[in-house]
Amino acid sequence: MSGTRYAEIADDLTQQIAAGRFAVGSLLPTELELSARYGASRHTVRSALDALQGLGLVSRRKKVGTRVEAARPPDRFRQSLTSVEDLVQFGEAHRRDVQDIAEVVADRALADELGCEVGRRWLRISSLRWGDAAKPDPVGWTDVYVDASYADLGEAVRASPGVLISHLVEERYGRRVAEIQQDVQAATLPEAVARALGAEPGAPALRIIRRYADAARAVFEISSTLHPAGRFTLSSRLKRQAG
Amino acid sequence: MSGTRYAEIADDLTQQIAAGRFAVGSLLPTELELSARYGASRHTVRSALDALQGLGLVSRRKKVGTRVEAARPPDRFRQSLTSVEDLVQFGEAHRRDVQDIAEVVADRALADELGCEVGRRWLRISSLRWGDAAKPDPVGWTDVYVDASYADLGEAVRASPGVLISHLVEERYGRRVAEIQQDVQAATLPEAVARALGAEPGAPALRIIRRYADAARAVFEISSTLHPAGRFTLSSRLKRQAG
DNA sequence: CCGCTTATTATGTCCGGACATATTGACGGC
DNA sequence: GCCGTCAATATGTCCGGACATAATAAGCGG
Repeated sequence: MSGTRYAEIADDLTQQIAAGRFAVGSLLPTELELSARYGASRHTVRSALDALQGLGLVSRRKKVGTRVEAARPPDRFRQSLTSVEDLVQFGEAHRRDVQDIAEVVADRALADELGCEVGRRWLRISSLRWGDAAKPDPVGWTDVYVDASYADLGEAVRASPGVLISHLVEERYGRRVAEIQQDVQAATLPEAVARALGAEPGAPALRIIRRYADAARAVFEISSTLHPAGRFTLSSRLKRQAG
Repeated sequence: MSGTRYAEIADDLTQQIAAGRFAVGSLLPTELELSARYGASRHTVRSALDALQGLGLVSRRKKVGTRVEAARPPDRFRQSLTSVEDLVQFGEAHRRDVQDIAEVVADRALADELGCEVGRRWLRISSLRWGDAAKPDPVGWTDVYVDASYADLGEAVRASPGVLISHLVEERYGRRVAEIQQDVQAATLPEAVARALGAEPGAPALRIIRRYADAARAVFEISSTLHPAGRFTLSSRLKRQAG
């Protein structure tokens, strides 16, 4: 049970919505009504509704009121498209061909890209990823960054081209992936990567950054993958959560 | 730029932090000092700091103060999409600015892009999408294709810039989204789109194709969005599904 | 100098008020 | 019945005040 009034009100409303007390698509009582009902100031009610809005449960418009948009908070566990297990299958289907293993220190640009502190030390493992054997060109280039103290990981990675690096980290260092934050952006291919991929320097590419975190939310691996345009599609399926 | 005091203060602080006026790791002036400095109430200053905290620029602790954690926001238009409901909020946050409404017949190229039959008739609604009003450039360009028989949808779309088109389709024609198939690829900006976006023709872009299907899996809407590099990040979170 | 206690400080919670803004509904006129 | 105008309504912005809480700094004693 939360200690603040607004969190208690938010929890109560969340439970009532989940229980169907307020149907999806319907309006909640107004702020003033909730204020009277809970014996709290309008300010406190607004803080509670801010929280519900942040959870995606409600939307709010002037004069209209606060509308229920979902019966439950988005269930992050329910991404039907891409999950950790999907990534395992991707790893098995796209063979890794290690090109370089080096210890690097994050300068400003790398820190920006990875979302880490300048000066952070990483072991970087650079690989080509191959897709269909019938295709002459690799599907992408991946730089994986793990803690510099995992210095002996390199040989294991070379020896297991079909196994996710995070899986190897788990086996050797006991860090288990609980969650991966994935960011997708448009980018261009740097010259060295383009050359390795048989593509033009500066050509358009999909950049996928993935941060691998354990159950304590500590990030222990970051990967940055570039797929040249035309060689890869990231597919996913979004489902409606409430009836 | 922005119409509200707290957004102006937040923008000003964001710029000062980015300019190095407050170093990463250092403390901002206290809420009371900022209140005096900007001639605003502490409440308004707190709203501004809430926004900075939401951007990941600052952290705040009692007695300690407000500490700068990053010099620049992560890509501002980071979008977390795991469900249809997330798309609803995206639609509300990114105003649509309709540029063109036309009836089109899919030639080979369009059929390939949309995954439909050559010759299929569509009503195409072309729009700019805007993010933060403080930014001079739109975040992306969207072409939405709906059945050509929905000819009167156009005016409703123009009149409701914050509402998803699929929601308008549901209201008017009773087709309800059950699932969205999303494909993400690297692409380049065609000349006309680049011009409208204030970008270079041929510049790298993220292309997101979404197919909106009802409960019977019938696709009733397809959208194709282009986001120029540097203006948008598509985020998602992958969870482990099994124990 | 070090450790402990207490006062001070900066953010967090919560109250209340007033006005602005967007939207809907009611009403009147044609 | 339809359209236009205006009033009412519900959220959004912003002011101010008071007290709570967490954390640091200051002061004192050994």
